[in-house]
Amino acid sequence: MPETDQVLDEYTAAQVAEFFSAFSDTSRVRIISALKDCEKNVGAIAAAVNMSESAVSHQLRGLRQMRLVRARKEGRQVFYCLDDDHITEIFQTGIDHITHG
Amino acid sequence: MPETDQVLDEYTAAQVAEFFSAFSDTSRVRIISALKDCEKNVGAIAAAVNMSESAVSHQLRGLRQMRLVRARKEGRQVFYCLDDDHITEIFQTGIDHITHG
DNA sequence: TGAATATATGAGCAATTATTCATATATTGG
DNA sequence: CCAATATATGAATAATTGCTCATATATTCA
Repeated sequence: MPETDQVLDEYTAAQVAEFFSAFSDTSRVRIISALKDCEKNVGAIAAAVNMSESAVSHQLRGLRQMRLVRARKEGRQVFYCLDDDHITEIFQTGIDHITHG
Repeated sequence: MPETDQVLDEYTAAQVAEFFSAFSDTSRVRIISALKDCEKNVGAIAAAVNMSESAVSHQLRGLRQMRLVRARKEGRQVFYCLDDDHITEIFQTGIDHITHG
């Protein structure tokens, strides 16, 4: 059946925008890329992306709230990983769009 | 072969971030959704998303610069459409992520 | 040519955002 | 219990962004 020729309602559009905005900042993109293959704790992420642990922690909070990453506490460390394969896939699609045509 | 455990370099990360940022604003998401199935001129887009033509024009400039949309001039009207199927696909993936789990 | 229409653009402003710095909380080992 | 370590958080600030309003450009038609 043909789609109705209507724009996305405000509410859904806002949710979609919020979701994509997770990938819309250089620091967050690098944090996400650091988590692509394996989980890392905050210190390791900060070292990998060369940011302060505080800045990374702030960003991770946002990513957690958007359910892009999951946290696992182990002693005094917190290990983060991408929430699911869907996230990884969308992220990779963006990279592909940039790197290959 | 295994991926090197390295984060995306700043430059590429910035490009990826800029690309995703096209979809990171409610107004832009609605504009893009208005163009999903057919090209529209600026006035029609503005009417569809209920924004001023000026605001739409400003956003379209950004989307043009990021090559998310293409413009086709016809008389005094300018018709916009999404640049290619890849854009449509990525956008749809975001919508799917929100609407179905 | 001159009025009307469609779009684009620049300046200015309000809102949002990403960082830093200081401090708080939680966990471990001595 | 105390010091050390890992992470989180709040306030403040600087930078970015999206809009409006006024104006400019381009095109058509009378």
